[in-house]
Amino acid sequence: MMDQAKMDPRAVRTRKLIMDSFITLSERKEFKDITVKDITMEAMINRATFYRHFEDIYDLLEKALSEVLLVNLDSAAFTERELDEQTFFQLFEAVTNFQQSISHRCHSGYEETIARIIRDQLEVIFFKLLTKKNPQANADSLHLTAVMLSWGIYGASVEWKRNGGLSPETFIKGAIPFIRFGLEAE
Amino acid sequence: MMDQAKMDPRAVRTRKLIMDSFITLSERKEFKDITVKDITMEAMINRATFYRHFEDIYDLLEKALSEVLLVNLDSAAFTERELDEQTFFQLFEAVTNFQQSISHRCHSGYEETIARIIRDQLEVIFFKLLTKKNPQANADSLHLTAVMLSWGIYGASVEWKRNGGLSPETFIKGAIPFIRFGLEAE
DNA sequence: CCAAATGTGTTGCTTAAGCGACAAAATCGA
DNA sequence: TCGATTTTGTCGCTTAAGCAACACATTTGG
Repeated sequence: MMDQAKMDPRAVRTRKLIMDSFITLSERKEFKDITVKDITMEAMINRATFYRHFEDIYDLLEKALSEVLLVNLDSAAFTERELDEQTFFQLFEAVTNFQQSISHRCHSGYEETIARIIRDQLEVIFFKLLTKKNPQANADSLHLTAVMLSWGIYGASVEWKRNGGLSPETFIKGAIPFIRFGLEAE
Repeated sequence: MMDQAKMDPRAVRTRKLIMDSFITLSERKEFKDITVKDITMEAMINRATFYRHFEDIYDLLEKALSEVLLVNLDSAAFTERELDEQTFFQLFEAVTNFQQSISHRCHSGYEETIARIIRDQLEVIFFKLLTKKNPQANADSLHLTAVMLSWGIYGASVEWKRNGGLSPETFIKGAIPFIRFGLEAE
């Protein structure tokens, strides 16, 4: 991201303080019990400052989780790749890793928010890869494809969580040929 | 210290950033090679901000070392005690610990600064303890006594560094009776 | 049930920190 | 040695963060 490029260093610092404090707190107690005051006290910043950076705690939840997911997904690295079998493997693995990492902290009741975050990030990546693969194709149809792929991958991760045992690799392996066949055909 | 009481939290934060960065840097390179820029970059603050907190790097050296020494001396704890044998032991040990801890980082050429810092801190502690022991005594003479004791303890630590082997306890043990005898006599 | 306590989001004003530019000093390298 | 960097310390101006107070929900526990 060129997010923090040309951002005021104070803002960068404060934002990080808030994010980190939130992550720390969410290891101790679950989301619904965390107040803005808790966060600002942990971060040792003023409560008013919190609202300069985030709409409210839900906004923070969203952005904090996005950031964590972003690290797992390492979007930049993925968009350098091709839309091949390897990439599917690793995207799926990144998602399951992420789900694992936040399943410790208790965000019960916010599954839908989390799901949307995951899908949003996946969608961006898929769209970039699709555009690279089919530069001349219609953007809207690529977008729609990306949306469907992101929902698909996410759905697979839900299914994976339900079936305890399998490793992410072996689990997703079954579906990949089908997906790719569809992709190749287009 | 009531230092950071009623201080602006931003200033507290920034001050700590600078101090920590300086400590970090002084583990990597020696004092004379550390520039203000190095510190402010490490601390990710603006160079101008440095000068809001410190006169110059020498001022920082002084205050940073004072702080480190303060932790070793734990002034508050010592001033709760009596001016007895135990206290002399432990003050001497604190000083030698401090000398050890900064001997890794290379502050060559600043021994005199460091020495003064140590003596200043010792002097404050001795003065408090002396005042507690002799509440009715003349303040000036207590001050002078504190000065002499602080120089004495520091001198002893220099001597101790020269003679490699002995433990601080056994080393100082020889002198304590004499010091105490003088104190008791007064 | 309702009062007291706690949490939310916003505001106007104050202040610490960021920025760029500057002259002057120190350091370096050829 | 001398010119070129680099470092130092300072300046005026801009902006992010602190603060206290506010009205308005929400808990909470007696």
